[in-house]
This record gives sequence, structure tokens and C-alpha cells, in this order.
Amino acid sequence: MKPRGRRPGDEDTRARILNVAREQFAHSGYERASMRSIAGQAQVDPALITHYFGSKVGLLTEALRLPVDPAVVLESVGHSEPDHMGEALVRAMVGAWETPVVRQHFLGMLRTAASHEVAREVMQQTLHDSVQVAVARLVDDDADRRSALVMTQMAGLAFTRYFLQLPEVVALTPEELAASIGPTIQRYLVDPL
Amino acid sequence: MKPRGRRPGDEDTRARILNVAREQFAHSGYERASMRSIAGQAQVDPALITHYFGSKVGLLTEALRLPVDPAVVLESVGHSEPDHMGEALVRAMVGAWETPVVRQHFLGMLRTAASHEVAREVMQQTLHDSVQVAVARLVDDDADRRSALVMTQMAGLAFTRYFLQLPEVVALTPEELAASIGPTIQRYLVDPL
DNA sequence: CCCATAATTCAACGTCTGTAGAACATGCGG
DNA sequence: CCGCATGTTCTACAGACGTTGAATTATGGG
Repeated sequence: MKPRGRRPGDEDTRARILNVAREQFAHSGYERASMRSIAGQAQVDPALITHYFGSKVGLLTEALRLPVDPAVVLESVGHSEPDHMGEALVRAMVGAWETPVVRQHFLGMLRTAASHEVAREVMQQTLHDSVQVAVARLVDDDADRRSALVMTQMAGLAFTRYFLQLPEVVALTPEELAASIGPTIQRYLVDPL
Repeated sequence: MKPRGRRPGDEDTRARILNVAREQFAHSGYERASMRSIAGQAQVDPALITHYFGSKVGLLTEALRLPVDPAVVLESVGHSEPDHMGEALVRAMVGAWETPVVRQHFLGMLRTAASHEVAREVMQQTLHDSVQVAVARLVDDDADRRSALVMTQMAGLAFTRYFLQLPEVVALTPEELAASIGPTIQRYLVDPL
């Protein structure tokens, strides 16, 4: 089919492979996103993936690297009025999730974590690094317990809205979500336990 | 290896296969729980699975049938004092999830749903049939919206505690969960929106 | 006791999987 | 303009996958 050797020009094939991989991991999970299918969509030979990423797991770990810095996403929360921090946090996270890149990353973690222990640990760590760390900075006592509660609520929102796509949850606008769920987060952050 | 034909005695092989399938789907997801591996653990020839369940998808759909009636689990919630319904609901659902059978069913749905559209729809329907229906009976206005909110919180609790196993969430006792998350549910059920 | 039926295994199929090694082409520094 | 490093494809392997059809053995009803 294609001529064999090196291509003229220098468009970044490696990045293209990585994008396709992210797409397919997010859409089909680890096993169904086969090297051949990824290579096919990226119009590339499967062996090239091994060449760049070493193995399929190598490709996965690189695909699962955070596309945004959680500290940046949650920056605004620290500057908000103390009794609307919950609302601000929901607004910031939903805002991020609504962008294709972040949503895809979330779905990629979830779908691959379902069958791959390594991915599950990445997801655990990611949640810790974003929510736990952020909450710890906003709060002055019982940080672990408070962030645990916040994580249950926020993870559940993402899970039902973007993965399960429950119609009743999908139907809500970001503003409605901030208004309804914000107070829950607020309570988890500041109320006595 | 084994002799060929029908076995003497009448122990229910079909049920044994189904149990192993549930176990493996919950532990490894759809693709890694191969017919051969399920058959192996059930000490049976792979072809026997096809004979009983038609195909792998047939096995999956049978494995995903609800092991408990959600109406029974949530029965007590209806009889509780109106201002402690939230707490009662959390207590009832966590109580169920802590049993091996229900926990396994939850993980089975989740892990197979990650790569199998059919399973995702089953999970969606299951959540609807348990939470949505129950909430609709407890509440007198905005049932859809209220149950949407309840589902985000409860799904998130199950997800972080039993699937992700976030240490901070695992550390909490069922009683602590009821005390901390109960009020959230209560608010979703009765507060003005 | 015979025969239909159900339970079970065997052997094989075609396809897909991840990976490895060799071949080939291009670009770049000397 | 030569040579080396890099990019890219080809071919192949060894194994796993789901499914099928036939063979074998036990059970239960007449």
C-alpha cells in the first residue's frame, strides 16, 4: 500500500496517534481500543505505536496524563466569597467537564479503569490531586473527611452526567447544577460534622 | 481429560457457571472475563456456556439481572419520620451495598458498562428503577429534578467507595455516612429548589 | 428395557490480539 | 555526498478469542 520509509514533511504523527488513542480509550475502553484499530484511524502501521510508546500500556499511561492543571481550574474558587465557595467549586468543575478535552479525559480514565488496575490508580490519584488538595486549602479542620464527602458528590455528578448520561441529570444546565449542588458542597466544607 | 457425556448426580452446573460469570465480570470487566476463563474456573467446557446461554452477551444479560428487589431494600425509608428520610435512604442503600451479592452486582454493572453499551443501558435503567421510582413516591413536586440530584450523590458514594476505593471514603463507617450524607439527601428531597 | 432428551466434552474454524525483527526511505550533520 | 539517526511499513509469530457441529454419556418416561 503505502510507501515504506520516512515521510516527507514533518507533521507530528506521534501526536496524531496519541489523540486517536485518547479518543478510542474514552469511547471503547482499554481492550476494544486495539492497537490495530488505533493505528487504522491514525492511518499508520501498528508497529509505529510500539516504536513510539513501547507497548500498549505505555500508550495508555501517556494518554492518561492530565490535559489541564487542576490548580488552574480551581483557582477561582479560592478567590470567591467564603459562603459561596461550594457554588464556585461546582461551577468551576462543571465548566471544565463541559469542554471536550476534559470530558474525554474523564471518560478515558473511567473506561480504562474498569478493566485495568493501573488506570484505576491513576484515576484515584487524579481525584486526590485535584479535589483533596484543593479542599485542604479551603478548609481548616477535618480536611480528609470533608474532601471525602466532596469527592462523593462531585464524582457522582460526573459519573451520572457524562458516563451514564441519566436523562434527568443531563437535562440540568450548569447553572442549575451550581445552584442545587453548590449548597451541598458548601455544607461539606464548612458545617460542623 | 474428563469423561465426555452427562454427569451422574444433579448439582446445578448452570448456576455455578452463572456465579463464576458474575464474579469475573465484576472483577475484570466484559472482555477479560473470557468464556475460557469462566469455564475454567467453573470446571466446565466453554461450549457448555454457549449451550446454556446462547452467546456471551446472553450470559452477560443473565448475569446482570438484579439480585435483590430495590423496593424491598428501600421499603423502610417510606416508614421513617419525614425529616429523617434522607438518613434512612443512605442507611438502607449502604446497608445493601455492604453485602457481597449487591456489591458484586454493582461492580459487574459498572465494569461491563464501561465497554458494553447494553450494560450501560441496564445500569441506567436499574438506577432509574430503584432511586427514581422510590424518590417519586416520597416527594410531591419536581420528582425528576429531585431524584436526579439524589442519584448524583448516591451513585458517587458507591462509585468512590466500592469501585475507586478512595481511602478517605472507605475509611468512613456506614453510620458516619448516614450522618454526613443523609442531610444532603434530605435537602434534595424536601428543600425548595 | 428402550428411546428420546438433556448434559457434557472434543476438535476445529476463522479471526483478532500485542509484539518483534527486518527492510526501506528520508532528512541532516559532517 | 556519504553515513547515521529517525520515521515508517512489512511480515510473521504464537496465543487467545467466541462459536460451531459432532460425539459421548447419563437420566427419566413409557
